[in-house]
Amino acid sequence: MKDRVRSLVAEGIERCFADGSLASNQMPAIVIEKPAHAEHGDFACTVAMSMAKAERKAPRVIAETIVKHIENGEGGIIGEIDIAGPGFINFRIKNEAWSRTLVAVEAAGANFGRSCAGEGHKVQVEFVSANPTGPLHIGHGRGAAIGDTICRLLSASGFDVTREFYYNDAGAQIANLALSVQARCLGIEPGDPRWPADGYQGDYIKDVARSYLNRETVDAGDQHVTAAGDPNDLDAIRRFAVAYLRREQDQDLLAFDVHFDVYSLESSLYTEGRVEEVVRRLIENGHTFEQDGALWLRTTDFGDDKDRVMRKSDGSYTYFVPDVAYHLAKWERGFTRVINEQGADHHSTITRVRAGLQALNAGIPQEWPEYVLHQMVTVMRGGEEVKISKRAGSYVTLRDLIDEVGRDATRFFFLMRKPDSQLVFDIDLAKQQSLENPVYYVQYAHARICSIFEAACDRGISVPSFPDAHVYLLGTPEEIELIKLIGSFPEVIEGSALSFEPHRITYYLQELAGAFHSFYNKNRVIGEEKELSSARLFLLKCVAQVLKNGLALLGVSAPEKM
RNA sequence: GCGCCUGUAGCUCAGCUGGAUAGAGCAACGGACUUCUAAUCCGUAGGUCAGAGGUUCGAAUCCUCUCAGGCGUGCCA
Repeated sequence: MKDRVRSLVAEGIERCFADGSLASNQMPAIVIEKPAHAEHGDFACTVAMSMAKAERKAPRVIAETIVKHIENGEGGIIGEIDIAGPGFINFRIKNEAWSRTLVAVEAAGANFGRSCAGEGHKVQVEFVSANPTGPLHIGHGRGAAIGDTICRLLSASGFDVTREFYYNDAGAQIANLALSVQARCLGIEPGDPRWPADGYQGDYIKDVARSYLNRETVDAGDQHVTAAGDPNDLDAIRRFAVAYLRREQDQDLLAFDVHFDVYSLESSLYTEGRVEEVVRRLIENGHTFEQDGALWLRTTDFGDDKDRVMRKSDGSYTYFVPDVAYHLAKWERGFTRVINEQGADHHSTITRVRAGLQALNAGIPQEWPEYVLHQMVTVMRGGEEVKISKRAGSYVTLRDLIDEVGRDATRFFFLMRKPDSQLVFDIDLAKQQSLENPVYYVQYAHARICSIFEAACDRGISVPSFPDAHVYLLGTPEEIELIKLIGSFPEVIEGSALSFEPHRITYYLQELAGAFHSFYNKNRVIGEEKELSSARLFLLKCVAQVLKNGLALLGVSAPEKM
C-alpha cells in the first residue's frame, strides 16, 4: 500500500517536471511514513520539504503543485489528500481499498511477509561459536536467539542463508580443559597445589572425568570418540572432553530449536595446513616482524592501536591467526557477505581479523566480514543479580534457563532488546504466566482468535475465504488499525533483516496483539449480522496468520489454546 | 590513556535511519466481565530525550566536546 502511494507521488512529480511547474528536474528520494497522529491520515509524504532548497520555493507551495499533478483516478485507492504543517502531504486511504491487504495475506498464508530483497544472494551467518570447554551459558543463549532469528529474517527476505558454527577445538583453552579433566580423573580438586593454574572448576568437569574413566563413547557431529580411560593419556583426554562437551552443546542447541548447516573445526584448519599457509602469506607480504622470540603482525598498518603477536615464543599461534585462516576460507567458499554474531566482549577480534585479511592482499573488502555484537546479559533471580564465573563453576546455563522458563519465553526475552543494549534477564518475570509477561500477551492473542473460530464453528459458522467474506463492511477504527498493521508486516521484516535487529519483530508483535485485544473488547465478532461476522472472521484469520508468521521468525510457538 | 556500546516517564525499554504535539509495558490512581478466553480492555497522571555547543526549513536521531555506566585494550578466546 505504501509503495502504491509512493509511486503515485513519483508520477505526480514527473508530470510537474514535464510541464515545467517544478524546475529542478531531479527526482528526490520519496519518503512515505506513518503519521504520528491518526488525524493526519494514513500516510504522509515529506518530499515537498526536502525539495524546498532545490526549488527555492516554500514547501507548502511545492506540495500544492505536486498534489495538483497526482492522478488518483476513479477507482483509485486515495480518499483524500491534504497539505498540513510545514509541508506534509497527507493521504487518507479509502476504506474499501484496504481489503487488498487482507486478500494478499490470505493468498500468501505462511509466506506473507516474505520478500525478494536479498535477490537470492548467498550470505553466511556465524553465531554461537562457543568453545567446547563447558556448557552453553546465558550469553551464548542470547547469541543463539539473535543469530537464529537473523537467519530466519534474512531467509524470509530472499537471501540464501548458510548457518555456521565454529568450534575452537584447539589452542590454549582446550589444553587447559584437558588438564582440568585429567586433574579430576586423578582425584585432584581445586585448591590442591597440583590443580592446574586457571583450570576449569565447574562440576561438569567431574562428569566428563567420570565418563572418561568409565570408557564411555560419545557421538558428536561426525565424531565418535570412545574414552581410553587412561588418566595419563592427555591427548586422549582432550579428544574425549572436546567431543563430550560438543555433544552437550549440540543437545542444548537442539532444545533451543537452533540448527546449523555447517560446523567448522579450528583443528581442521591446522590439519589442512591453512594456518601455516596464512602465516606464510602474511610473512611474504611483509606485514610481520620478529621480536622477543615471537612473530608479530603489524596490525597498526590497518587501524589497530598496537601490533599483535601471531606466533608465541612457545611456537603456538594466538587465536586470531586460525581466525584469519578461517575467514579466508569463508571468502574462498564464495560468501561475499558474512555476518558474525558474537558477544561484545570479543569485540577486539574484529580489528585483528580484518587486519589479517587485508594483509593477505586477497581482494577482500575492508568492511568484510560484518559483525553483530550483543552486549552483556545479567541474570536476576529473586531481585538479585546472579553472578557468572565460568572458572569458579557458578554458571547459569542455557539448559537450566530453558528447563525453568520454557523455550518460548527464553527466546522471546532474548529478542526483546536490540543487540546493542545490555539485557537484564529476569527469571521470575519470564516464568510468570501473567499480563506482565509479553510472550503470553502475544501468544494469548493468537489463542484467543483460535478460540473465537471454535465458538463460530460450534454455531455452524465457518471462517470464510475472500470471495465470501464481506470485507467492504470493515471500517471501524480498530479494524482499520489492524489492517494497517498487518499491511506493514513485510516492511517490518525487511527493515529488521537488513539492519540485523530482531527486536523490531517482538515490538511489532506486541503492537499487533495490542491492536487485536482492543478490537476484541470493542467489537463483537460473532453476532446477529451474518455478513459483518464473516468480514470480521476473515479479518481475524489474517491477524492470526500474521501473528503466527511473526512468532515463527522468533522461533516461538503460536498455541491455539492456552 | 585509547577503542566500542549505552544514557529517553518512578522502573524496563521502543522511537521505522532527519519530520508534525517524543511513545509502549510495568508501577500509581479511577473505571469495564448475565457476552466469542478479564492471561484482556478503557481512562487519568507522569519528560530540560545525561549536559553544552554546532550542522538546516526541522535534531532524541547527524558532528564536536563534557559527564556517568558497561565491555575491551593478553605471547587467553
